[in-house]
Amino acid sequence: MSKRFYLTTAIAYPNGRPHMGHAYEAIASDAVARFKRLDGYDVRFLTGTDEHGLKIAQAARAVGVEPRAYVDGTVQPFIELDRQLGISFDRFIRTTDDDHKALCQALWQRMADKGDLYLDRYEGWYSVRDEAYYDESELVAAEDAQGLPVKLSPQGTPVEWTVEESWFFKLSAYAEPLLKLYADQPDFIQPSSRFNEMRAFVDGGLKDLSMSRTSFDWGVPVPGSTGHVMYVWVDALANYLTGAGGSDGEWWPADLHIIGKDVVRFHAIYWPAFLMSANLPLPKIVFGHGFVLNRGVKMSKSDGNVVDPAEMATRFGVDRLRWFLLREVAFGEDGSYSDEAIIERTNADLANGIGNLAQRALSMVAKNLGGAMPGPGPSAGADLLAESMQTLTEAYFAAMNGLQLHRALEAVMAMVNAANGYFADNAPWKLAKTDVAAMSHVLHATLDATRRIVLMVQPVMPEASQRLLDLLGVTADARTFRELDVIVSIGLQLPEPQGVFPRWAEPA
RNA sequence: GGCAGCGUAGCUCAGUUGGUGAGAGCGCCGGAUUCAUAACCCGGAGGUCGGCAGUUCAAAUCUGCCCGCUGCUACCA
Repeated sequence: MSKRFYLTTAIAYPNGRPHMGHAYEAIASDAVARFKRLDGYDVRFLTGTDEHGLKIAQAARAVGVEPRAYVDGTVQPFIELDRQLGISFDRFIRTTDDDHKALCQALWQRMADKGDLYLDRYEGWYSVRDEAYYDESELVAAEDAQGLPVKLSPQGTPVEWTVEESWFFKLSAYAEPLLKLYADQPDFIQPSSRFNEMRAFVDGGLKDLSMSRTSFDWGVPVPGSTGHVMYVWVDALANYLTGAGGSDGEWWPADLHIIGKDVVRFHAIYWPAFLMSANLPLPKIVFGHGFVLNRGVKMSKSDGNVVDPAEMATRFGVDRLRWFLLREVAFGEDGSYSDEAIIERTNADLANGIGNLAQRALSMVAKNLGGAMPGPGPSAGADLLAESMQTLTEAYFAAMNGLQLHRALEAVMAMVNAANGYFADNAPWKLAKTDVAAMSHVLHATLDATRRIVLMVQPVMPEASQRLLDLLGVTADARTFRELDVIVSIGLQLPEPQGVFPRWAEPA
């Protein structure tokens, strides 16, 4: 029985082009997926798009096409971005997929069978122009032509108190079970700051949830209830089940849902409540990551600071971008990016750090040993280096398993520093003139440390890692974490060394 | 308004249950070196640990108040 790991990203809403937030979430999730695969897990990695809902319908109507045709077009840039970024998803799910529709209806039926769904009236402030309900708190006060106070939607459109028939879910009945879940499983919601917020929210009592709409039809039809389509979040959250192979799918429950901090409530409250209602197992962990901001400022089209992640990846390179986002931003916290920050960070870590370490040792092997991989032997500080590598490797695994991605990379950089220090202390370039055997021992130890470092960096920089491992003589079948202690064959002819991480020089 | 959290070197941040002289990375300065991608290695510069007042033999670490910031939530309307 092999170890299994099922993780998901949130599904993106394709009513525009993908932005940096999508890239960030995809990259972080991909790093986790790749880490688990290298660690011997059988991994299922799901990502995709959330294609139903009013906004999509409106956007489609605005350009005069059917919703399905509209999303068939807008989904493409999301898939292309994932491909460009090297996202190793096993399935790109679209909520318009046939199996998903069937799954949603089956899930709905299970909740109905449980007696948790009932028909009632939904009342609220409705904007005809927006075709949307707004919460009281979202309304803004204004004055009409006569100077009388009126309420407007956040978009400034008129709203009126409206009553509509709707299916409701007995969310209120799940406050206690949810609190028990939180108490029993404190790491269900991460980071912990989000956990506290959700517990406080549930602690304050839960209202039943409107689960269907009759004002538009771009959604999954409610079984046996003509005119009703499911509330988009039912449809959206259920994608995780569809991607698992269905309600009884072999991959359910999910081990990890990676989502943005803005949708934590849906995943930490509604979703487990739905699943409890349907008598299905709950996901293990919901992780709400932060936002990456352009120079610390939220992107907006009006400010003209919207950055196209595809363009960014093309300019800097996928691996450089991936490294920056996962190393610089504390996973779970908000972060900031800029050209300067990306260049500085990657020059320091990749060019000066990992790349230079590999290059300085490899070039000595090429020049002094004819490119033949040297074998181990005694050298000053070798034990200390080995000890550091061991300790830091443990720190790396602990951090990765704890979703502290930035901490894991911090540990990796500490390994680079340790290896560079060891190398400098032993000055193999001097030994080359006095004691070639001693020199080769130093080169072996350095290259082996580099090999370990690159193995651990694979989840973050899959492409560059492969090239580096090629240069280090690590065969394709010796690149998982099980081979962490397997040294390269002594005497193996290494390829001509070449820089993998060139230093970024800003064009004048 | 309530709840929670934050405010530590130029920048990003670590700092278990209060106790050796307050730390890391980046940036900066100096030294050393030349294998390497002007990279690496060593050393240094030093910040009232947001402010004030307390508790204590002793507080960045506890208490109260104040200032600033963030998240969640509520309400006035």
